[in-house]
Amino acid sequence: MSGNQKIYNLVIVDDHLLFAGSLEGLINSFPNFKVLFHAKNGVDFQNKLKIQKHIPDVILLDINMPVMNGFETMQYLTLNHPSIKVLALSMDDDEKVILKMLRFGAKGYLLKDIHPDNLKLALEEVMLKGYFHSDKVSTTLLNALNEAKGEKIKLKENELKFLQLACTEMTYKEIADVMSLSPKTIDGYRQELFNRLNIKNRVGLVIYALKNEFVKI
Amino acid sequence: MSGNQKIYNLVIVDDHLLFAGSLEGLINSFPNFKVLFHAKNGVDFQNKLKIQKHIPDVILLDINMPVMNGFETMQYLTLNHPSIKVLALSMDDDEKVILKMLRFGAKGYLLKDIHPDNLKLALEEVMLKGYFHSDKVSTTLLNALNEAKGEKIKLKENELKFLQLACTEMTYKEIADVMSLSPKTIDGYRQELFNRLNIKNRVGLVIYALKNEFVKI
DNA sequence: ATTTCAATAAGGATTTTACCTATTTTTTTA
DNA sequence: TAAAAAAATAGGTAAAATCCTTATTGAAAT
Repeated sequence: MSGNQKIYNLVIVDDHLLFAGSLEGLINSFPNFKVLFHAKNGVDFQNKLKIQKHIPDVILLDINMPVMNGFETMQYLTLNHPSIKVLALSMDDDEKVILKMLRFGAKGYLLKDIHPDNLKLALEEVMLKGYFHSDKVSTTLLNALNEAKGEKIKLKENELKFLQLACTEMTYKEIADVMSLSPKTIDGYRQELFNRLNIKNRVGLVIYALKNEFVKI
Repeated sequence: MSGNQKIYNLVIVDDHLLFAGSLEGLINSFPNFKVLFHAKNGVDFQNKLKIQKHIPDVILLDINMPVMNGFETMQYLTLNHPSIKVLALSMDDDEKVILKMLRFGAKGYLLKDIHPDNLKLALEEVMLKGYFHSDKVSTTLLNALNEAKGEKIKLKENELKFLQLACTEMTYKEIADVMSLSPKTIDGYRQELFNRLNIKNRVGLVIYALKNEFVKI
Protein backbone atom coordinates (compact mmCIF):
# COMPACT_ATOMS: atom_id res chain seq x y z
CA MET A 1 0.00 0.00 0.00
CA SER A 2 2.77 2.46 0.83
CA GLY A 3 5.01 4.36 -1.56
CA ASN A 4 8.22 2.42 -2.04
CA GLN A 5 7.35 -0.34 -4.43
CA LYS A 6 9.97 -1.95 -6.57
CA ILE A 7 10.92 0.13 -9.58
CA TYR A 8 11.23 -1.78 -12.81
CA ASN A 9 13.73 -0.77 -15.45
CA LEU A 10 12.36 -0.67 -18.94
CA VAL A 11 13.82 -0.31 -22.41
CA ILE A 12 12.02 0.72 -25.55
CA VAL A 13 13.22 -0.69 -28.86
CA ASP A 14 11.50 1.09 -31.71
CA ASP A 15 12.71 2.86 -34.80
CA HIS A 16 10.13 5.63 -34.59
CA LEU A 17 11.89 8.26 -32.56
CA LEU A 18 8.83 10.34 -31.93
CA PHE A 19 6.88 7.37 -30.70
CA ALA A 20 9.70 6.01 -28.56
CA GLY A 21 10.44 9.43 -27.12
CA SER A 22 6.93 10.25 -26.09
CA LEU A 23 6.43 6.75 -24.78
CA GLU A 24 9.48 7.25 -22.60
CA GLY A 25 7.95 10.35 -21.09
CA LEU A 26 4.70 8.57 -20.45
CA ILE A 27 6.30 5.56 -18.83
CA ASN A 28 8.57 7.67 -16.63
CA SER A 29 5.43 9.19 -15.23
CA PHE A 30 4.41 5.78 -13.94
CA PRO A 31 5.56 5.48 -10.33
CA ASN A 32 7.11 2.02 -10.57
CA PHE A 33 8.65 2.06 -14.02
CA LYS A 34 11.75 3.84 -15.26
CA VAL A 35 12.93 3.97 -18.84
CA LEU A 36 16.63 3.14 -18.97
CA PHE A 37 17.01 4.10 -22.62
CA HIS A 38 15.48 3.58 -25.99
CA ALA A 39 17.06 2.07 -29.08
CA LYS A 40 16.13 2.16 -32.73
CA ASN A 41 16.79 -1.51 -33.45
CA GLY A 42 18.36 -4.65 -32.09
CA VAL A 43 21.93 -3.66 -32.89
CA ASP A 44 21.49 -0.26 -31.31
CA PHE A 45 19.98 -1.98 -28.30
CA GLN A 46 22.98 -4.28 -27.85
CA ASN A 47 25.40 -1.41 -28.05
CA LYS A 48 23.54 0.72 -25.58
CA LEU A 49 23.07 -2.17 -23.20
CA LYS A 50 26.86 -2.57 -22.98
CA ILE A 51 27.38 0.88 -21.55
CA GLN A 52 24.57 0.44 -19.03
CA LYS A 53 25.09 -0.81 -15.54
CA HIS A 54 21.47 -1.95 -15.24
CA ILE A 55 19.83 -4.84 -17.02
CA PRO A 56 16.26 -3.99 -17.89
CA ASP A 57 13.42 -5.92 -16.32
CA VAL A 58 11.15 -5.47 -19.28
CA ILE A 59 11.50 -4.47 -22.90
CA LEU A 60 8.92 -3.01 -25.19
CA LEU A 61 9.99 -4.41 -28.52
CA ASP A 62 8.66 -3.18 -31.82
CA ILE A 63 8.32 -5.90 -34.40
CA ASN A 64 8.72 -3.86 -37.56
CA MET A 65 12.18 -2.36 -37.66
CA PRO A 66 14.47 -2.00 -40.64
CA VAL A 67 17.83 -3.22 -39.38
CA MET A 68 17.62 -5.91 -36.74
CA ASN A 69 13.95 -6.50 -36.47
CA GLY A 70 11.76 -7.76 -33.68
CA PHE A 71 12.24 -11.42 -34.41
CA GLU A 72 15.99 -11.23 -34.59
CA THR A 73 16.13 -9.13 -31.45
CA MET A 74 13.79 -11.52 -29.71
CA GLN A 75 16.04 -14.42 -30.60
CA TYR A 76 19.04 -12.57 -29.24
CA LEU A 77 17.21 -11.75 -26.03
CA THR A 78 15.89 -15.25 -25.51
CA LEU A 79 19.39 -16.59 -25.90
CA ASN A 80 21.28 -14.00 -23.92
CA HIS A 81 18.85 -12.47 -21.48
CA PRO A 82 16.12 -14.99 -20.88
CA SER A 83 15.02 -13.34 -17.67
CA ILE A 84 14.06 -10.09 -19.34
CA LYS A 85 10.38 -9.93 -20.00
CA VAL A 86 9.61 -8.81 -23.52
CA LEU A 87 6.37 -7.27 -24.64
CA ALA A 88 6.06 -7.21 -28.41
CA LEU A 89 4.68 -4.04 -29.90
CA SER A 90 2.74 -4.19 -33.11
CA MET A 91 0.62 -1.86 -35.17
CA ASP A 92 -1.99 -4.44 -35.93
CA ASP A 93 -3.09 -7.77 -34.60
CA ASP A 94 -1.63 -9.99 -37.30
CA GLU A 95 -2.01 -13.41 -35.78
CA LYS A 96 0.96 -15.06 -37.47
CA VAL A 97 3.36 -12.34 -36.41
CA ILE A 98 2.14 -12.30 -32.86
CA LEU A 99 2.24 -16.06 -32.52
CA LYS A 100 5.74 -16.13 -33.90
CA MET A 101 6.92 -13.59 -31.37
CA LEU A 102 5.39 -15.58 -28.57
CA ARG A 103 6.99 -18.75 -29.81
CA PHE A 104 10.23 -16.82 -29.72
CA GLY A 105 9.69 -16.09 -26.08
CA ALA A 106 7.81 -12.81 -25.81
CA LYS A 107 5.70 -12.58 -22.67
CA GLY A 108 2.90 -10.89 -24.49
CA TYR A 109 2.12 -8.19 -26.94
CA LEU A 110 0.65 -4.74 -27.07
CA LEU A 111 -1.11 -3.07 -29.92
CA LYS A 112 0.22 0.40 -30.45
CA ASP A 113 -3.22 1.88 -30.15
CA ILE A 114 -3.49 0.82 -26.53
CA HIS A 115 -4.81 3.58 -24.33
CA PRO A 116 -2.09 5.29 -22.26
CA ASP A 117 -3.98 4.56 -19.07
CA ASN A 118 -4.01 0.90 -19.95
CA LEU A 119 -0.32 0.78 -20.70
CA LYS A 120 0.38 1.29 -17.04
CA LEU A 121 -1.93 -1.56 -16.15
CA ALA A 122 -0.38 -3.70 -18.86
CA LEU A 123 3.12 -3.16 -17.58
CA GLU A 124 2.11 -3.83 -14.02
CA GLU A 125 0.35 -6.97 -15.05
CA VAL A 126 3.24 -8.34 -17.04
CA MET A 127 5.56 -7.86 -14.09
CA LEU A 128 3.05 -9.35 -11.71
CA LYS A 129 1.59 -12.20 -13.70
CA GLY A 130 4.35 -12.73 -16.20
CA TYR A 131 2.29 -12.14 -19.27
CA PHE A 132 -0.06 -9.68 -20.86
CA HIS A 133 -1.90 -9.23 -24.10
CA SER A 134 -3.91 -6.38 -25.47
CA ASP A 135 -7.49 -7.32 -25.05
CA LYS A 136 -8.38 -6.25 -28.55
CA VAL A 137 -7.95 -9.75 -29.79
CA SER A 138 -10.13 -12.66 -30.78
CA THR A 139 -10.72 -15.54 -28.46
CA THR A 140 -9.35 -17.77 -31.17
CA LEU A 141 -6.07 -15.96 -30.99
CA LEU A 142 -6.00 -16.05 -27.24
CA ASN A 143 -6.50 -19.77 -27.29
CA ALA A 144 -3.81 -20.11 -29.89
CA LEU A 145 -1.59 -18.02 -27.68
CA ASN A 146 -2.08 -20.29 -24.75
CA GLU A 147 -1.11 -23.25 -26.86
CA ALA A 148 1.84 -21.44 -28.38
CA LYS A 149 3.08 -20.68 -24.92
CA GLY A 150 2.46 -24.23 -23.82
CA GLU A 151 0.13 -22.87 -21.19
CA LYS A 152 -2.89 -24.96 -21.83
CA ILE A 153 -5.60 -23.68 -19.64
CA LYS A 154 -6.55 -26.40 -17.26
CA LEU A 155 -9.84 -26.24 -15.51
CA LYS A 156 -10.21 -27.58 -12.03
CA GLU A 157 -13.11 -29.90 -11.45
CA ASN A 158 -15.35 -27.31 -9.89
CA GLU A 159 -14.41 -24.72 -12.44
CA LEU A 160 -15.45 -27.09 -15.18
CA LYS A 161 -18.78 -27.79 -13.53
CA PHE A 162 -19.32 -24.10 -13.03
CA LEU A 163 -18.43 -23.40 -16.64
CA GLN A 164 -20.88 -26.00 -17.87
CA LEU A 165 -23.66 -24.66 -15.71
CA ALA A 166 -22.85 -21.11 -16.74
CA CYS A 167 -23.76 -22.21 -20.25
CA THR A 168 -27.32 -22.83 -19.15
CA GLU A 169 -29.91 -20.22 -18.31
CA MET A 170 -29.40 -20.70 -14.61
CA THR A 171 -28.51 -17.64 -12.60
CA TYR A 172 -25.30 -17.78 -10.63
CA LYS A 173 -27.39 -18.15 -7.52
CA GLU A 174 -29.05 -21.20 -8.96
CA ILE A 175 -25.68 -22.56 -9.98
CA ALA A 176 -24.48 -22.05 -6.41
CA ASP A 177 -27.48 -24.01 -5.16
CA VAL A 178 -26.90 -26.81 -7.63
CA MET A 179 -23.24 -27.04 -6.69
CA SER A 180 -24.00 -26.60 -3.01
CA LEU A 181 -21.59 -23.72 -2.73
CA SER A 182 -21.90 -20.14 -1.65
CA PRO A 183 -22.81 -17.66 -4.37
CA LYS A 184 -19.62 -15.91 -3.39
CA THR A 185 -17.61 -18.98 -4.20
CA ILE A 186 -19.28 -19.13 -7.56
CA ASP A 187 -18.44 -15.49 -8.00
CA GLY A 188 -14.86 -16.42 -7.24
CA TYR A 189 -14.83 -19.04 -9.99
CA ARG A 190 -16.34 -16.51 -12.34
CA GLN A 191 -13.74 -13.89 -11.55
CA GLU A 192 -10.91 -16.35 -11.82
CA LEU A 193 -12.07 -17.59 -15.20
CA PHE A 194 -12.71 -14.09 -16.50
CA ASN A 195 -9.15 -13.20 -15.63
CA ARG A 196 -7.54 -16.36 -16.89
CA LEU A 197 -9.48 -16.46 -20.13
CA ASN A 198 -9.42 -12.73 -20.66
CA ILE A 199 -13.15 -12.45 -21.05
CA LYS A 200 -15.53 -9.75 -20.14
CA ASN A 201 -18.87 -11.26 -19.34
CA ARG A 202 -20.89 -14.45 -19.23
CA VAL A 203 -21.27 -14.53 -22.99
CA GLY A 204 -17.52 -14.93 -23.14
CA LEU A 205 -17.75 -17.94 -20.88
CA VAL A 206 -20.30 -19.57 -23.14
CA ILE A 207 -18.26 -18.92 -26.27
CA TYR A 208 -15.11 -20.21 -24.62
CA ALA A 209 -16.81 -23.34 -23.35
CA LEU A 210 -18.25 -24.11 -26.77
CA LYS A 211 -15.05 -23.47 -28.65
CA ASN A 212 -13.15 -25.74 -26.34
CA GLU A 213 -15.91 -28.30 -26.29
CA PHE A 214 -16.48 -28.21 -22.59
CA VAL A 215 -20.15 -28.14 -23.42
CA LYS A 216 -22.23 -29.24 -26.36
CA ILE A 217 -25.32 -27.62 -27.70
CA MET B 1 -33.37 -49.63 -41.54
CA SER B 2 -32.41 -53.20 -40.70
CA GLY B 3 -33.09 -55.05 -37.48
CA ASN B 4 -30.14 -54.60 -35.18
CA GLN B 5 -30.32 -51.03 -34.04
CA LYS B 6 -28.62 -49.76 -30.93
CA ILE B 7 -30.52 -50.54 -27.78
CA TYR B 8 -30.84 -47.63 -25.38
CA ASN B 9 -30.93 -48.17 -21.66
CA LEU B 10 -33.62 -46.30 -19.85
CA VAL B 11 -34.48 -45.57 -16.26
CA ILE B 12 -37.80 -44.45 -14.86
CA VAL B 13 -37.82 -42.24 -11.79
CA ASP B 14 -41.35 -41.91 -10.50
CA ASP B 15 -42.93 -42.48 -7.12
CA HIS B 16 -46.10 -44.04 -8.50
CA LEU B 17 -45.24 -47.69 -8.56
CA LEU B 18 -48.17 -48.71 -10.67
CA PHE B 19 -47.40 -46.11 -13.27
CA ALA B 20 -43.67 -46.83 -13.29
CA GLY B 21 -44.23 -50.56 -13.41
CA SER B 22 -46.65 -50.54 -16.29
CA LEU B 23 -44.52 -48.00 -18.11
CA GLU B 24 -41.61 -50.37 -17.76
CA GLY B 25 -43.58 -53.12 -19.45
CA LEU B 26 -44.61 -50.83 -22.25
CA ILE B 27 -41.11 -49.56 -22.89
CA ASN B 28 -39.58 -53.01 -22.82
CA SER B 29 -41.91 -53.85 -25.67
CA PHE B 30 -40.19 -51.19 -27.78
CA PRO B 31 -37.48 -52.86 -29.84
CA ASN B 32 -34.69 -50.40 -29.16
CA PHE B 33 -35.29 -49.46 -25.54
CA LYS B 34 -34.66 -51.45 -22.41
CA VAL B 35 -35.64 -50.41 -18.91
CA LEU B 36 -32.69 -50.88 -16.60
CA PHE B 37 -34.69 -50.22 -13.47
CA HIS B 38 -37.12 -47.80 -11.96
CA ALA B 39 -36.74 -45.75 -8.82
CA LYS B 40 -39.20 -43.93 -6.64
CA ASN B 41 -37.15 -40.75 -6.20
CA GLY B 42 -33.74 -39.24 -6.67
CA VAL B 43 -32.17 -40.89 -3.66
CA ASP B 44 -33.50 -44.27 -4.65
CA PHE B 45 -32.18 -43.65 -8.13
CA GLN B 46 -28.69 -42.89 -6.90
CA ASN B 47 -28.62 -46.01 -4.78
CA LYS B 48 -29.83 -48.23 -7.56
CA LEU B 49 -27.46 -46.69 -10.05
CA LYS B 50 -24.54 -47.70 -7.84
CA ILE B 51 -25.29 -51.39 -8.12
CA GLN B 52 -25.78 -51.19 -11.89
CA LYS B 53 -23.05 -51.85 -14.38
CA HIS B 54 -24.79 -49.82 -17.08
CA ILE B 55 -25.26 -46.07 -17.12
CA PRO B 56 -28.62 -45.22 -18.63
CA ASP B 57 -28.84 -43.36 -21.91
CA VAL B 58 -32.10 -41.69 -21.05
CA ILE B 59 -34.14 -41.09 -17.93
CA LEU B 60 -37.83 -40.47 -17.62
CA LEU B 61 -37.96 -38.20 -14.61
CA ASP B 62 -41.12 -37.37 -12.77
CA ILE B 63 -41.20 -33.84 -11.39
CA ASN B 64 -43.53 -34.32 -8.47
CA MET B 65 -41.98 -36.70 -6.01
CA PRO B 66 -42.04 -36.47 -2.24
CA VAL B 67 -38.44 -37.13 -1.25
CA MET B 68 -35.88 -35.94 -3.76
CA ASN B 69 -37.98 -34.30 -6.38
CA GLY B 70 -37.49 -33.75 -10.07
CA PHE B 71 -35.58 -30.52 -9.71
CA GLU B 72 -33.18 -31.87 -7.16
CA THR B 73 -32.66 -35.01 -9.16
CA MET B 74 -32.19 -32.95 -12.30
CA GLN B 75 -29.53 -30.91 -10.54
CA TYR B 76 -27.77 -34.05 -9.46
CA LEU B 77 -27.90 -35.44 -12.97
CA THR B 78 -26.71 -32.27 -14.64
CA LEU B 79 -23.76 -32.20 -12.33
CA ASN B 80 -22.82 -35.83 -12.25
CA HIS B 81 -24.12 -37.36 -15.45
CA PRO B 82 -24.39 -34.57 -17.98
CA SER B 83 -24.45 -36.99 -20.89
CA ILE B 84 -27.65 -38.73 -19.80
CA LYS B 85 -30.65 -37.35 -21.62
CA VAL B 86 -33.47 -36.54 -19.27
CA LEU B 87 -37.10 -36.27 -20.24
CA ALA B 88 -39.17 -34.63 -17.55
CA LEU B 89 -42.53 -36.17 -16.82
CA SER B 90 -45.36 -34.05 -15.57
CA MET B 91 -49.06 -34.38 -14.96
CA ASP B 92 -49.91 -30.98 -16.33
CA ASP B 93 -48.32 -28.39 -18.53
CA ASP B 94 -47.39 -25.89 -15.86
CA GLU B 95 -45.14 -23.59 -17.83
CA LYS B 96 -42.98 -22.43 -14.98
CA VAL B 97 -42.24 -25.91 -13.83
CA ILE B 98 -41.47 -27.18 -17.30
CA LEU B 99 -39.30 -24.24 -18.21
CA LYS B 100 -37.40 -24.57 -14.97
CA MET B 101 -36.68 -28.19 -15.73
CA LEU B 102 -35.47 -27.25 -19.17
CA ARG B 103 -33.28 -24.55 -17.74
CA PHE B 104 -31.80 -27.13 -15.44
CA GLY B 105 -30.85 -29.24 -18.39
CA ALA B 106 -33.73 -31.55 -19.24
CA LYS B 107 -33.82 -32.43 -22.91
CA GLY B 108 -37.58 -32.19 -23.04
CA TYR B 109 -40.71 -33.16 -21.26
CA LEU B 110 -43.64 -35.49 -21.61
CA LEU B 111 -47.12 -35.06 -20.29
CA LYS B 112 -48.28 -38.19 -18.55
CA ASP B 113 -51.31 -38.44 -20.74
CA ILE B 114 -49.23 -39.00 -23.83
CA HIS B 115 -50.55 -41.85 -25.95
CA PRO B 116 -48.51 -45.06 -25.59
CA ASP B 117 -47.90 -45.19 -29.32
CA ASN B 118 -46.43 -41.73 -29.18
CA LEU B 119 -44.14 -42.54 -26.29
CA LYS B 120 -42.17 -44.78 -28.60
CA LEU B 121 -41.85 -42.00 -31.13
CA ALA B 122 -40.93 -39.56 -28.39
CA LEU B 123 -38.14 -41.74 -27.08
CA GLU B 124 -36.78 -42.39 -30.53
CA GLU B 125 -36.83 -38.72 -31.29
CA VAL B 126 -35.05 -37.68 -28.15
CA MET B 127 -32.25 -40.13 -28.83
CA LEU B 128 -32.05 -39.08 -32.45
CA LYS B 129 -32.48 -35.33 -32.28
CA GLY B 130 -31.55 -34.73 -28.70
CA TYR B 131 -34.82 -33.25 -27.61
CA PHE B 132 -38.55 -33.83 -27.54
CA HIS B 133 -41.62 -32.20 -26.11
CA SER B 134 -45.22 -33.25 -25.84
CA ASP B 135 -47.24 -31.25 -28.28
CA LYS B 136 -50.19 -30.72 -25.96
CA VAL B 137 -48.89 -27.51 -24.52
CA SER B 138 -49.63 -23.85 -24.30
CA THR B 139 -48.97 -21.60 -27.24
CA THR B 140 -46.33 -19.69 -25.36
CA LEU B 141 -44.45 -22.78 -24.55
CA LEU B 142 -44.81 -24.07 -28.06
CA ASN B 143 -43.16 -20.95 -29.31
CA ALA B 144 -40.35 -21.47 -26.91
CA LEU B 145 -39.87 -24.94 -28.13
CA ASN B 146 -40.53 -24.22 -31.76
CA GLU B 147 -37.47 -25.97 -33.00
CA ALA B 148 -38.88 -29.30 -31.95
CA LYS B 149 -41.31 -28.78 -34.77
CA GLY B 150 -38.81 -27.32 -37.16
CA GLU B 151 -40.61 -24.00 -37.15
CA LYS B 152 -37.85 -21.49 -37.26
CA ILE B 153 -38.82 -18.14 -35.89
CA LYS B 154 -38.29 -15.38 -38.35
CA LEU B 155 -36.16 -12.50 -37.20
CA LYS B 156 -36.53 -8.99 -38.47
CA GLU B 157 -33.41 -7.35 -39.81
CA ASN B 158 -32.62 -5.36 -36.70
CA GLU B 159 -33.45 -8.23 -34.43
CA LEU B 160 -30.95 -10.36 -36.28
CA LYS B 161 -28.26 -7.72 -35.99
CA PHE B 162 -29.00 -7.36 -32.32
CA LEU B 163 -28.92 -11.10 -31.82
CA GLN B 164 -25.57 -11.39 -33.51
CA LEU B 165 -24.10 -8.60 -31.44
CA ALA B 166 -25.58 -10.08 -28.29
CA CYS B 167 -23.37 -13.09 -28.96
CA THR B 168 -20.28 -10.97 -28.48
CA GLU B 169 -18.95 -9.59 -25.25
CA MET B 170 -20.40 -6.17 -25.95
CA THR B 171 -22.73 -4.68 -23.39
CA TYR B 172 -26.18 -3.73 -24.57
CA LYS B 173 -25.14 -0.12 -24.40
CA GLU B 174 -22.26 -0.82 -26.71
CA ILE B 175 -24.59 -2.68 -29.02
CA ALA B 176 -26.88 0.33 -29.03
CA ASP B 177 -23.96 2.53 -30.02
CA VAL B 178 -22.90 0.18 -32.78
CA MET B 179 -26.43 0.05 -34.13
CA SER B 180 -26.98 3.77 -33.59
CA LEU B 181 -30.11 3.16 -31.58
CA SER B 182 -31.22 4.03 -28.10
CA PRO B 183 -30.33 1.52 -25.38
CA LYS B 184 -34.04 1.44 -24.73
CA THR B 185 -34.72 0.26 -28.24
CA ILE B 186 -32.16 -2.46 -27.81
CA ASP B 187 -33.85 -3.38 -24.58
CA GLY B 188 -37.05 -3.61 -26.55
CA TYR B 189 -35.50 -6.09 -28.97
CA ARG B 190 -34.18 -8.06 -26.07
CA GLN B 191 -37.54 -8.22 -24.36
CA GLU B 192 -39.30 -9.16 -27.54
CA LEU B 193 -36.87 -11.98 -28.24
CA PHE B 194 -36.95 -13.21 -24.67
CA ASN B 195 -40.72 -13.44 -24.88
CA ARG B 196 -40.89 -14.95 -28.34
CA LEU B 197 -38.15 -17.48 -27.69
CA ASN B 198 -39.12 -17.95 -24.08
CA ILE B 199 -35.65 -17.50 -22.77
CA LYS B 200 -34.53 -16.10 -19.51
CA ASN B 201 -31.23 -14.39 -20.01
CA ARG B 202 -28.53 -13.53 -22.46
CA VAL B 203 -27.04 -16.99 -22.36
CA GLY B 204 -30.31 -18.18 -23.85
CA LEU B 205 -29.87 -15.75 -26.71
CA VAL B 206 -26.40 -17.08 -27.45
CA ILE B 207 -27.51 -20.69 -27.34
CA TYR B 208 -30.48 -19.93 -29.55
CA ALA B 209 -28.39 -18.03 -32.06
CA LEU B 210 -25.85 -20.83 -32.27
CA LYS B 211 -28.38 -23.62 -32.53
CA ASN B 212 -30.10 -21.83 -35.35
CA GLU B 213 -26.88 -20.79 -36.96
CA PHE B 214 -27.49 -17.09 -36.81
CA VAL B 215 -23.94 -16.79 -35.63
CA LYS B 216 -20.85 -18.90 -35.98
CA ILE B 217 -18.11 -19.38 -33.49
C1' DA C 1 -59.78 9.48 -42.48
C1' DT C 2 -59.36 6.34 -39.18
C1' DT C 3 -57.50 2.16 -37.59
C1' DT C 4 -53.65 -0.86 -37.25
C1' DC C 5 -49.19 -2.00 -36.90
C1' DA C 6 -44.20 -1.75 -36.44
C1' DA C 7 -40.27 0.66 -34.84
C1' DT C 8 -38.47 3.54 -31.57
C1' DA C 9 -37.84 5.09 -27.01
C1' DA C 10 -38.95 6.72 -22.16
C1' DG C 11 -39.37 6.08 -16.93
C1' DG C 12 -38.46 3.50 -13.24
C1' DA C 13 -37.89 -0.61 -10.35
C1' DT C 14 -35.64 -4.97 -9.26
C1' DT C 15 -32.43 -8.59 -10.00
C1' DT C 16 -28.30 -10.24 -11.64
C1' DT C 17 -23.56 -9.56 -12.90
C1' DA C 18 -19.30 -7.96 -12.20
C1' DC C 19 -15.32 -6.12 -9.47
C1' DC C 20 -12.25 -5.56 -5.59
C1' DT C 21 -10.58 -6.90 -1.30
C1' DA C 22 -10.28 -9.51 2.80
C1' DT C 23 -10.96 -13.45 5.92
C1' DT C 24 -11.55 -18.18 7.16
C1' DT C 25 -11.05 -22.97 6.26
C1' DT C 26 -8.97 -26.82 4.12
C1' DT C 27 -5.30 -29.07 1.86
C1' DT C 28 -0.60 -29.56 0.67
C1' DT C 29 3.88 -29.79 1.54
C1' DA C 30 8.29 -28.66 3.43
C1' DT D 1 3.48 -30.53 12.59
C1' DA D 2 4.14 -25.88 11.43
C1' DA D 3 4.18 -23.10 7.43
C1' DA D 4 2.56 -22.24 2.93
C1' DA D 5 -0.72 -22.66 -0.72
C1' DA D 6 -5.21 -23.31 -2.40
C1' DA D 7 -10.15 -23.25 -1.88
C1' DA D 8 -14.19 -21.41 -0.06
C1' DT D 9 -16.60 -17.62 1.76
C1' DA D 10 -17.92 -12.87 2.63
C1' DG D 11 -18.90 -7.62 2.35
C1' DG D 12 -19.56 -3.77 -0.21
C1' DT D 13 -20.21 -1.32 -4.41
C1' DA D 14 -20.82 -0.36 -9.18
C1' DA D 15 -22.47 -1.61 -13.52
C1' DA D 16 -25.33 -4.20 -16.42
C1' DA D 17 -29.22 -6.79 -17.31
C1' DT D 18 -33.96 -7.65 -16.77
C1' DC D 19 -38.90 -6.44 -16.41
C1' DC D 20 -43.11 -3.79 -16.85
C1' DT D 21 -45.61 -0.17 -18.67
C1' DT D 22 -46.50 3.55 -21.53
C1' DA D 23 -45.85 6.95 -25.41
C1' DT D 24 -44.65 8.75 -29.86
C1' DT D 25 -44.13 8.45 -34.67
C1' DG D 26 -44.71 7.20 -39.32
C1' DA D 27 -46.07 3.83 -42.58
C1' DA D 28 -49.54 0.53 -44.21
C1' DA D 29 -54.11 -1.09 -44.49
C1' DT D 30 -59.18 -0.84 -44.74
